Amino acid sequence: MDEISKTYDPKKREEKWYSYWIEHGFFHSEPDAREAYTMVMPPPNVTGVLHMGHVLNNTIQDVLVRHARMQGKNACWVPGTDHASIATEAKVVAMLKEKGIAKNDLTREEFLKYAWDWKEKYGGIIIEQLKTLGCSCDWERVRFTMEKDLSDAVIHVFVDLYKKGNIYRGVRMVNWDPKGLTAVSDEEVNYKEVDSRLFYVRYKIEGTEDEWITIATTRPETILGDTAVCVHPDDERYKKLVGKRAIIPMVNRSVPIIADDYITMEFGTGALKVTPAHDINDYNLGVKHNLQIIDTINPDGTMSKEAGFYIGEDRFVVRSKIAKDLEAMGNIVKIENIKNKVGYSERTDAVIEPKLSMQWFLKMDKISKPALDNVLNGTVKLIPEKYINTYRHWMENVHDWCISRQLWWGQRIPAWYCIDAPKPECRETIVSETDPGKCPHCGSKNIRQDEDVLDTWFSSWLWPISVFDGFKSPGNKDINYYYPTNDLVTAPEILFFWVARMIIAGYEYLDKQPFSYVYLTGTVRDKIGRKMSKSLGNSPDPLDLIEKYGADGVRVGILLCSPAGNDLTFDESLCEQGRNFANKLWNSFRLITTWNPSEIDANEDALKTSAWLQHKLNEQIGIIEQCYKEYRISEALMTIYKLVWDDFCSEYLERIKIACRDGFPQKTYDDTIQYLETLLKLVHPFMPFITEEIWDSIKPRTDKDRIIVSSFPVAAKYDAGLVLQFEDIRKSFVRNGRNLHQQINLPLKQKLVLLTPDPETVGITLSDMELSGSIYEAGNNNTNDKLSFVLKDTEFVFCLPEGVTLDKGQEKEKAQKELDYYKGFLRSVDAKLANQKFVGNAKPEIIQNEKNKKADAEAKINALEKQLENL
RNA sequence: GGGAGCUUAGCUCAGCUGGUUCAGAGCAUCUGCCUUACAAGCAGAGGGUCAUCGGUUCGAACCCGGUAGCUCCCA
Repeated sequence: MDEISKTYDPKKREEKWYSYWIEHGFFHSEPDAREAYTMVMPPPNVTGVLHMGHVLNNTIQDVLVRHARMQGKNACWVPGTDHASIATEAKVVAMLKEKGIAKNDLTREEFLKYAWDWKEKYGGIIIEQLKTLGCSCDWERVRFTMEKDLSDAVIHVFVDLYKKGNIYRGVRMVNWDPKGLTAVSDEEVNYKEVDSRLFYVRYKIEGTEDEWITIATTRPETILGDTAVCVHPDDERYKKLVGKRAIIPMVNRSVPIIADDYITMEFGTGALKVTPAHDINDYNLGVKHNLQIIDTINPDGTMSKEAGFYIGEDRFVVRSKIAKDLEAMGNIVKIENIKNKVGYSERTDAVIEPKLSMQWFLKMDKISKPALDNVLNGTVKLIPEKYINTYRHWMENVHDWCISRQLWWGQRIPAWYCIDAPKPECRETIVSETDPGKCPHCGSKNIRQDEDVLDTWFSSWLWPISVFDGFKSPGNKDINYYYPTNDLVTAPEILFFWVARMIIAGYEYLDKQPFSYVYLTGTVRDKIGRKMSKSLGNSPDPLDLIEKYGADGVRVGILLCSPAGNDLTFDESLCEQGRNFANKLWNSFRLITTWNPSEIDANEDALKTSAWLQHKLNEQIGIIEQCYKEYRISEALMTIYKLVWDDFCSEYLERIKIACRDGFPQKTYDDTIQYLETLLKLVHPFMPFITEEIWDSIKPRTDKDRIIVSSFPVAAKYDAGLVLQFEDIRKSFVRNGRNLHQQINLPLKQKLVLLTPDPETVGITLSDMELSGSIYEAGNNNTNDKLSFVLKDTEFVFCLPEGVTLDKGQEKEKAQKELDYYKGFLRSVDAKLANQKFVGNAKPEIIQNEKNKKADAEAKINALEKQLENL
């Protein structure tokens, strides 16, 4: 075998194996007789680049897929991207602006051409980056939410839901993004606490000379649209004013003073200015009290003609101006600094302007029912379960979904309006999957399609169905085989945007859940707890990390700290730990390659050590299986990590090295290779590259004999007693022996001589003796100072090498301390057993357990007392 | 304002149905080692009133209630 380097170098090997897997079609899936394991990737935005959140999310998915593939399932992981209307349109607009082109100068078609060009050029970046991470997606199945088939599905569903009466058009207060010039959904608004000024403004009571009512507002620019003043009906201060009218300053409009128990008497002055066009609560009051609605703000956030003043000026500029002007007029009573919450657009970060506009809505009450029921009854399981509460709360209070966006990049709403409308029925909206060409009522060709496009989530909620063409060709081979999918791995932030809606669509269209398990990952945060984000600049570039530590190292790094649903504090040192682990694995293999086995018999030591590892592996595989079942991925990883490092490397290999020093038996060699292969398989889902590399280096392999498709180890029966015997006796013997050396400051190379018992009689082997720094010579009756330790009920007595003496007082003290501990332990056990209430109430196993403890402690005390006597 | 969750070692977290003198892991720290696979390593060690107060119980990190702090969701 060629010289193998001392440290593992991932770079070239990762590229090599990734192309190898692709070339040999290991990631590709076609329906067959095997059980399917399916997962759809949460499609990243086409505008996105790989960040730590993607690394976490996709590593978990890859672990699950690779594990399933090794279990012999037909694993299919469908990748893809999402067209991200607002984000992409914003990018394209910005790009055009740099070229000196304004969006409004282009036709819709021209703009879309630029957008598609942009998508072709940049839209695949993130998907390519996932390859360096080792993701075993089926790249022949990559989909895009705006490609033809998927868009057709969106249009089909829209028309279908419209015909079912679930989609309607109406004027509603929406969250308007004045920068993006579109409505955004409630979920896309981020509320932030900001410093604001609360203006106290007095309005004159109509028909009086000097009687006033003072309102408090953070948004004085909306005063121009006020159409009422509202107070609480129980508020003694204002009772006499209810029913009178107040004069809005500047515009000098007379508005009613109304009473409603919606008002919080304690806030501000207890009197609220009501602006139905620009505040959702005011709007509701307006509807209830039948108030006039005056829209004073343009879509771009400037004041409209209806405002009467400051026309065309920005709302924030006007806020300061009007305050000054009101002050000059003597209407400002005072100004306070307060903190309040303001909504910002998730996409453009503009302050959201509540605005009345004509939008399309999906009725959610009925359609969402099965999606709630099937999460509550466990058909769809959320991991961790704590999210069920959040989910239920949202689903029980679900609002109708505003699905229209005032953008061009997206699926255009398939609705047409007859412009001339000579007949009354021509005013009906024409909703159709194909362009109707003319008005069905009057035959006029002068019809116009709705300008808006559909919310991106209205595409992605169909994703688990549409990627298998479940709408285009219902009942096709793929959809029948792969749907319902198994697991979905995503972030809790989009539980409602996306997960809930996919479940809704799944039940609406296939009457089945889209997936059985939803694994919700945490948010990746930096050391001081901030969410890692590009804008904060606190996120390392995953590609740099991969370059530095290898994809295997980064995968381990991110998973080491990521229990399901909990946020994780990421630190680069975790990747270092991952890299070190890869190196450890690499070196264990390197050691094995130095062995030259021959047909000799294995000695007792080698046989025993081998048997122990065999059983230990079976025990641990059982634990790992359980971790997978419960989606405790980081725990599975840690179990494997310790199994490799502590049990295989530190215990097994170290002992075998000693046991086989004088010749390497073929059997021991074969056993070792078999253990290594088992471990490599266990590690493979987490570290696909290095495991395939070592697997390949062990012996010549065919193209079918690759670890990626090897069979995942299955737990076999094991002898728990045998495992325990190793830990309690052999391991403890070594540890105690080493401790003795440390106590008397004796280097391990200087041997202690074991006098009693004969090690063979208690299962202590040659390697134990060596590792503990001791030797045994039958019949040695050396009279040097002695010292000892007790394991279970056996005292091991050693004598010191020539010229080394012992501090007996210290030894006695130590033994006495241990004895006191066990005596105390025994007392507490005895007290328990003497307690009638305990004996009466506790389960029999627990009582038996206490009795065992008692026996163990008594044996130990006996041995310790003997030890003290000898001293 | 309404709801959910969290608080265990310096850090990140386990601790599932209360039952070993039960407080655990990894990392970090400290001490000693270049021992022929690995210093990206080996061998050891220290470190915690389980946020806090009270209750239930033979027995509480675990169950119940109050308090404080943090996080998230909804409005």
